[in-house]
Amino acid sequence: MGRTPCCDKKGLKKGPWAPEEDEILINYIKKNGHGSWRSLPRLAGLLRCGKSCRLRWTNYLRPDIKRGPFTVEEEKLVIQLHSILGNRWAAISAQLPGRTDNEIKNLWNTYLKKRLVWMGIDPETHEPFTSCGPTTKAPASPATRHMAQWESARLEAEARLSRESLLFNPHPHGKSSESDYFLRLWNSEVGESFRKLNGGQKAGSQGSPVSQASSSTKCGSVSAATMEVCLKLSGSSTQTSNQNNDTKCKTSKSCTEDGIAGSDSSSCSELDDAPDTAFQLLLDFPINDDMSFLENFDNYGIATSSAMLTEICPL
DNA sequence: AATGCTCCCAACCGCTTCTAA
DNA sequence: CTTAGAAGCGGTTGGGAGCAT
Repeated sequence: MGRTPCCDKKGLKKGPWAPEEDEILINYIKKNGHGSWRSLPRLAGLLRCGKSCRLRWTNYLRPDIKRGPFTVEEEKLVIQLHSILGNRWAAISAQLPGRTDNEIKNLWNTYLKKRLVWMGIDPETHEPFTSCGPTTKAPASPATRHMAQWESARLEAEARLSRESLLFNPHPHGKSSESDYFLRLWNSEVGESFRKLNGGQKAGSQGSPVSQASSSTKCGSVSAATMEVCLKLSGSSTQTSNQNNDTKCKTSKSCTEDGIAGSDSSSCSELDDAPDTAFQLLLDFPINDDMSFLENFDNYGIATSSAMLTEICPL
């Protein structure tokens, strides 16, 4: 099989794209679609490899890309999704319309990760650092036990929904991300009906994408409850009642207004008083074994969820 | 003004996954 | 079933901008 020598050809340009190149690429794709990326540069008259063209298009030139700083809501969502999906940036970006995986990856590596560390939370596990070090974990935390519950529920859901799953369009390239699939499934009417079907059961045993993640890559500690809240949020444009919600906060340098501290920001003294536990609550909501609190959120109303999220995570 | 340092982000690299023959 | 080609993905890097000294 081996790697194809896509960019090894001599005479192909590398490095930053010139505006003229962008224009050529945009015009070509507008006219013809990208078709085969490999043949695109030749057909469009670009001295680039197909891979480079694809990257440039998907990460920068695509018209539906939302430029500009991430909102607080988006940042929250990234953190939540990362706790579930790990470094699966494509799956995460699928939940943030207009954001690319590269952008989210950069945000995580340059800002969010540091912020979590700063708050005493291990960005890998999304659990608080312990005195024994960041990697020390309790052998069987409540969260872990919940994961097992979710996993069994997921298997049940998979069997139940296997037929309905065909309703979803396969991934363009057939490379359907499993997690993405579950996220979509969970957000769909199918997921809705599944939740209703299991309404009589303990909320904690409902199928959730979180369990899928646990089975695939890493076992995040985020609860299904918070996942649910965030997924609902992601599906709406509901604004939370954060006082400075409009404040765009991308880099640590611009985060002083709403009290979000950055890695190199020493001016966020307000956050010194901010309860880290509140943030932790967001990341690991069901601390006890009983998830019956979920039942309080009939239909998981957006307003309720937003209020709840704001309350537990006043970022 | 010059220099060094840090941060950000666009782009690249190489591996994995999927499809079609 | 096997294999080659193509695309997607995540990790990493390098250069530029901004800030501090």
